[in-house]
Formats: sequence, structure tokens, C-alpha cells
Amino acid sequence: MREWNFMENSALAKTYEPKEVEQKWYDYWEKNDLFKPSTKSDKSPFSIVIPPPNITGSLHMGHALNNTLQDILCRYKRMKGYSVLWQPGTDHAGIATQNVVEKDLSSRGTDRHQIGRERFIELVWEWREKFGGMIITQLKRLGSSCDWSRERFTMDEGLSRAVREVFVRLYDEKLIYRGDYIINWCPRCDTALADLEVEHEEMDSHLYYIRYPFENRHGYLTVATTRPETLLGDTAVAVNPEDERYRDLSGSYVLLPVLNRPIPVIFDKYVDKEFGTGALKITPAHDPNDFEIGNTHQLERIKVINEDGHMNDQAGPYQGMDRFECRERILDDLKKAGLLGKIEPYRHAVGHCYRCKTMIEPLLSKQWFVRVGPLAERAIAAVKNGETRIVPSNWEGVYYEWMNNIRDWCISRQIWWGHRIPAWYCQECGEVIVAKEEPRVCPCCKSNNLRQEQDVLDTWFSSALWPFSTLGWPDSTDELKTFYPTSVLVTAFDILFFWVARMMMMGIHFLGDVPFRDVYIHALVKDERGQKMSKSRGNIIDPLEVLDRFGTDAFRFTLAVLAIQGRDIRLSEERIAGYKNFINKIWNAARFCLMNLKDCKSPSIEGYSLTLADRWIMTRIGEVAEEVTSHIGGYRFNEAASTCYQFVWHEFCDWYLEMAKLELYSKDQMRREVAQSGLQIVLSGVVRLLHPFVPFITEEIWQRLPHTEGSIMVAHFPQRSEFIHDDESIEETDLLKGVIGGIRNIRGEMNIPPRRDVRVVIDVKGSREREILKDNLHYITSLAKAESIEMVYGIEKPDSSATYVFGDIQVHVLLKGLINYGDERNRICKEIRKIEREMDLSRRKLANKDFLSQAPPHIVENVKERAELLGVKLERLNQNLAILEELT
RNA sequence: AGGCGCGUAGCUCAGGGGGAGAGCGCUACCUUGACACGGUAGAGGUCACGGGUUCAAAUCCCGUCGUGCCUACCA
Repeated sequence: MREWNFMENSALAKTYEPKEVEQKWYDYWEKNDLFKPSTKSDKSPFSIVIPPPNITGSLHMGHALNNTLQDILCRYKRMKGYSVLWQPGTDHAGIATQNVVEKDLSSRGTDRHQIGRERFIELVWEWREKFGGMIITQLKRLGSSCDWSRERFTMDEGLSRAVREVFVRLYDEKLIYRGDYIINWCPRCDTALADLEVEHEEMDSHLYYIRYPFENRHGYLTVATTRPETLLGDTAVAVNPEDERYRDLSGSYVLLPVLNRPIPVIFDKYVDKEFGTGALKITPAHDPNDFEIGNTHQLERIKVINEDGHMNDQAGPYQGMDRFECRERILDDLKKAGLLGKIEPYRHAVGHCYRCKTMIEPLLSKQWFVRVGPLAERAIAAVKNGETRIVPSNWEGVYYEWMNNIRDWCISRQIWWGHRIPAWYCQECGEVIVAKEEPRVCPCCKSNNLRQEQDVLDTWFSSALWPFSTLGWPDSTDELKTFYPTSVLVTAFDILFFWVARMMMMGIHFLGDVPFRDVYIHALVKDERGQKMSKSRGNIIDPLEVLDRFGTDAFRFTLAVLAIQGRDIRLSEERIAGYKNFINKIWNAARFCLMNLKDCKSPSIEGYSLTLADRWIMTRIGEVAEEVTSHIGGYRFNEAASTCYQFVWHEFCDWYLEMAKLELYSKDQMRREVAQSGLQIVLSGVVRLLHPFVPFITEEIWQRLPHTEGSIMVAHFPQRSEFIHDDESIEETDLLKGVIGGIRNIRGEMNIPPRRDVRVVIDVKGSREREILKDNLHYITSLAKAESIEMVYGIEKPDSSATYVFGDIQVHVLLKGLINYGDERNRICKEIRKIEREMDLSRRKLANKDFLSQAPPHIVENVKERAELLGVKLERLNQNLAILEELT
């Protein structure tokens, strides 16, 4: 069964070496089918679809965080007994991929038009075969436990079928249409873009005041514009009907500068009287607002800029010029003609292509659109009524805001790489045929002279189907029945609209149910100064380099700890280095345990009397498991990871292991055996607790831990009920820690060398405390390095002692020859000042009648108790001080 | 222009009505048989500022300042 048993007895290296471990266990998991959903039908399903990375992509921090969180959830759920499907795959990334291959062509002195569409597509597929899987290999290095046997690609035959099905059905339902509208055109990518794909960037520009002479009288109407070159396509000048200045212009015309075309002055309340001159030039073919105004006033649309960014034959003398060159020339000509007024510096947002950052040209074009209104309505409702929960919930507002103001989605792209739109045009009668399969003849005129639409679909169109197309839709598959709706979608907010919103619309429309129950929105990863990582800034931390330097587990744990809801992550290498130390700490704790388990029996605590350390740590690990369970359930990854960190380092290592040493090094075989049992039980719990976060090191330890079976991946996540629970052990341990802490504090403050044993006298009144301390003296002796401990009651501060007051317990450390009275007095005075400040607060509260009458009783009680305790402590401290004063 | 955050130890950040927390860094001591990628102890904070609500505010409300991001068709 177990393949790596041969290593169990070999010594563990002093330092954890991730490289030797990671590849080995990843292969083992994959080979043993541990990433596949369970075939047992009694398990509840849990499913996640991966946000498919682009085939052009290389692992960046966003991927690393995103997939680490998904993997934590999946590993955790598997251990909790769910049948887990983590559905992986990649996205064909139309424009990005086409750009990559085109760049390659251009470096070889050719381009896609020379080689033709068919050959080009072939080349893209070849490129994809060669390089498209790179990111998958990288995801594996992260430890991602996806079911790779089910890997999908958005251009797969199955997914393409889903795309055609959806397109045809939406078309039949009149939710897809084709028409002439203003769209965003990227002259470099040569394609239309959706509104979302335009990034608005503030830029310094100018506001030009241009004079349009009146046709039939003297003078002119001055308009203000940022884009003088579009005036060639103006078909009106608009003013506000309520603008006193322009009241008398009704029915008049102005002459378009340069071209001298008469255009009407129209009235529209859209125009802002306050802006510029209150007169707005209208270019319906090159501006979305002007387009709308043009529609209401039935203005002609004159397109003057072509798709390649150059002026066309409507541009008169400027025909053939680049759009930016044209602007300069027009300004020159206007100036010469005396038609250019003032020029003001002006800052405004300009649209750029999100892929190539080229300035977007809004222009009139015939494109395909999705009518999203009706789809959005239901997608909004689904979140409103809780069918899908967005976590953290403040993103709901953003989601509603966008959904409520959504405009139709332009889905056609003038590129070659992608799903070709399943529409055919009859060359004889002009009929448009939309069908899943290529039609032979025109249903209208029976002609076979049909031409398929050249355009392909927006990549996000196929991504929108991802949660069901990957599960086999439109076929009614078992996977769909079992795993749809998926349990949770894990993603960053930057694709909330691009992807999440569209999946919601499509999932609800075609499956009748939401695509996921939860959407967990995680942070963006920024650099240590809070800036977005980008190549141009040069502040990228390469996750692959991190993996090499620090190991996967350290990296994953760092990401988990930093994954705070609603706040971006500032990643620094120091931070990762810090958690690498934690990984090493785990390693060494395990190393210590395993060294002491060489001769151990199968763990059992039946019939043995357990030590305080055992009862305490088991109680604690049960509580911690419960906390971590709750944190993961609420997607509070940082809390879950921090809780683990705190527990493992500062309870398991700092206290439990130190206490266990006494038993393990005992000559009494029975005591040793009990301790070994405890050690096995607790270490097993610890690695299982940690596994979802740090899968590799925990598997390595698990495999070396005696009396475990199979992979840790299929072990159970620890839960409270599997451990004994003993509340008293917590109190008892707190008491011990307090006393030990007191002695250590004195040692530290008094600079007593750790080597040097000290004699301790403990003055304790309460009989229970007394019993507890008495029963556990050996822990104090050992952990505080005491030579001897005497338990007394009601004595004065001994000669040459330093005293630590813990509640009403006084711990006197005898320091003959080690202490000078001045130091001890300073120490006590410092303590007294601190306590007095605290006392003061409590006294003030208790003196306040309103507090006593209105605060909840338990709070009042609390303050009273505190005051009492502080009082006792203060009294003791003062007594001790008095004694010192006498001596000096 | 609107919307959403953030401002807490030197740094990075948790917390979120009832006596300020972590990691890193810093200081001192320590190579004790898991770990110097370690141990023990310690220093360090008017919780941005101003109001308000409350018996009680770092925490809730309003405002100011600073800062980041998102959305948007004012030329």
C-alpha cells in the first residue's frame, strides 16, 4: 500500500528541504488518483471550477493566491469527507493568443493575411500544443489538487458545441441581435471591444474652442471639443433648449469649418449649459452620446475615421491621414481660417484597449450584441434572494451597481482565433441563417451560395459557460447532476463583471439555477508598497522564483495568512522568509517527535492516566480544530492560518513538546509509552490540521509517522470529538505557565544565566492551586530551571530574593549573591506603577453610579474581580518594596 | 462626478462597544541532546484629527485631512 515506507527509519535532515519532497508527493497523489472525486455515492459533493488561466499566461501572483485558496478549500473538504471535484482547464484568450502568434509571424517577416485564415488557425493550435500547457505545469508546482483527467479547454469540441448551442438559442430568443451601433474599436488589434474591455485613463489634453460660422448671418457659434478631427463627421451642433444665449437659433444652420457643409443647430437638454460654451458638436458616427442624440434627432451618421485609424474619403482633404496627424492639420487650417478660438489645458479620461493600451476609437459598426437586460434582471435577483452569496458581501453592491447599469454586450470580434460565429449569409437573397451546424442551402431561396460570418466571439462568451460546459452541457451528464451548481467560485474582483456576472446570467438562463452557491472574492496581490505588480513598474515578484527559494509550503502559507477579506495583499520576500521559518519549525518538531517514536507502540490512551500536558494539548487541539473549521467555512483564510501558526508554534512546540520531554526521557517505561502515544496522537492531529495549507511537508511527515495509513489527503480533518476534552487542564496549565513565566521573567530581568539553577519558594494560599502546583512541580523545575522548589504559605519576602506576584501567588526566586537590591527595587517599582495605572481605571469605573446601574452585571462583576485581584497584587508588591527599603 | 476601502508598535497588518494584539525588525542573555530558519526575557502605541451617541468608543454615527481602488457617455 504505502510506497515510501523505506524511509521511515532514516534520519531526518536538520533543515527541511522542499525540493526533495514536493515533486515526489505530487506524483504520488496523481498516480494514486487522489485528485479525482470519490466514486462513493454516499459522500456529499463539493465542486469548484478553476478560473481558467489563459494559455498565453505564465504563473503570476494572482494565479498563485487564487489557486492556493482553492486548493486549501478542496483539500479541506476532501478530508472532511466530501466528494470533491476541482475542475481545471484553460482559456483560449482570443486577442492575447492571436497577438502572440502574430508577433511570431512578424518576426519571420510575414503576417496572418499572407498565410491565410486556415493556416493561421493551424499555427495557433501548434503554438498551443507547444506552450499552452506551461501554466498547468506551474499550477501543479503549487500543489493544486485539480482532477487533471478532466482538464478542459475553451476551444475543445465539447465546449465549442456548448458555445454554438447557446448562441443559437439566444438568437432564437431574440437575446442576440446584429446591428449598427457605436462600438469601441481598437485600431491595433483590428477588432471591436466590449465596453468592459476599455480602460479609462486620465490624460492631459486640450479643450479646443472652434468657431462654426452661421450660414445666413454674421458671426459664429463656438463649440468646445477635445477631438477636433471628428468635426469632419459632425452633422449638427446642439445647445440646451433652456439656454438663453441660444434661444433665437431655432431653425438656423451653421457651416462646418473646412468642409463648409451646412449643419443644423438642434436643441437637446442633454447639453450642459455650464460646460465650455454650452454648444456641443454632434458626431453620431464617432461618439456614443452623439450617436444617441443623433438617433433622437434623426441625424445623418457620417463616418470619417476608418477601422485602421486613418481618415477616409468622407474626410475631404484629410483623406488617408492618421487620426492624430489629422488633428494637427485641422488645427492648423482652423487657425489660418481664423476659426480657432482659445485652447485650454484639459484633463479627461480617454479609453484605451485593455490588451494593447492603444487609444480606442469609438465608431459606427455592424456588430453582434447580447441583449443583457433580461438576463441581468435574474442575475440580480439571484444574489438578492441569496441563491448565490457573495463573500465578502460588500462586493454585492458593486455587482448590483454594474448589473443595474448594464448595456448590451458587443460579442463579435474581428479576429481569427476563437469560436466563429455560427451565422451564414445567403449571397443570393441576403438571408441570415443562425444554426448549430453549417446549413447546405438557404432556407429562404434554396441557394447554396452561403458565406459564414467572418467574426469570432468574445472570449468571455465561452468563459461565461465554463461552470456547465466543462461538466458536459448541453448533454445531461452525471457530472452536471452531481456537481452543478458548483459550491464556490474563488476569484479576484477584477473579473467580477467580465466573468462572474456573465456566468451568473448564462447559468441561470440555461440551467435554471445559479452556477455557484458562493462567490468568494479575494484580494489583489500588490508589492510591499501597495502598488499593483506589473512588468512596466518592474516590481514583479515571480512566484516561480519564490517557489524555488522558499518552497511551496512556505509560499502557500504566506498567501493564506495574508488573504484578509476586503484588503489587498502586500507581499514581500521578508514575509515569505518568515513563514519559511515556520515550515522549518514544523519540520523540526516532527523530527523531534519521530526521534522519540522509533520504538513506539500503536497509540492508545485507554486505561492510562494522562499527564497534564497530554490532557491540555489534546483539549487545545480539539478547540483549535473547531476554530479552524469555522474560519475556513467563513473563508477567513488568514484567521485559519494564523490560528494554526499560533497553536503549532506557541502551544505545541513551546509548551507541549517541552513538557513531554520529561516523560520521554523518563526511565519509567510506562511513562515513556504514554507520552509516545500522546505524541503520535497530537502530531497526527497537527499535520492533518495543517495539511490543507502546507500539503507537501505534512504528507512527508505523515508518511514517516508510525501507525498511519495511506496518504494524508484521505485522512480525516481533526475535529474536537476525536480528542479528549478537559476544561480544567486549561486552567491548570495557565497557572503553571504563570508561575513558570514569573520565574523566567525574574531570570531575564535580573540577568541570571540560563545555565544557573535557582532556588524557588512559592507562597500560595488556595488549596486547589496548591494541589495543582504540587502535582506538577517537575514541569516548573524543568521549564524554569529551578534547582529546588519549596511550597509555603504566608511568609515574608525572603532575604535576597526577587519576587513575582501572580494573582495571590507569590513566586520568590532566591538570589543570594546574584541580585542587587537596587535592581529588584526598580523592577518592583516599575510593576507597581503599571498596576496602579490599571487600578485607577477600575476604581473610577466602580465609583461611577451610572456604570454600576447601567452596565451589564457580568461586566461590573468583571471589573470588581479585576480590581480585587489588582488590589491583592498591589498589596504584595508594596509589602515587598517595604521589605527592600528596610534592607537598604 | 459618484461608489467602495484604508489610516492601530519602527515596518506589514489582525481586531472591531467593557483594560491594545501578531509577524518581521529592535535590545539583552543563551550553541540546554527538534530547531540559531532556534530559545528566554524585554523595550515600543493619545488606535489620523475634530465633534457626537453611550455608564463605557480604537471599535458605532457625522465631519475634516491624508491615501488607495473601482465605476462613469459631460464635449
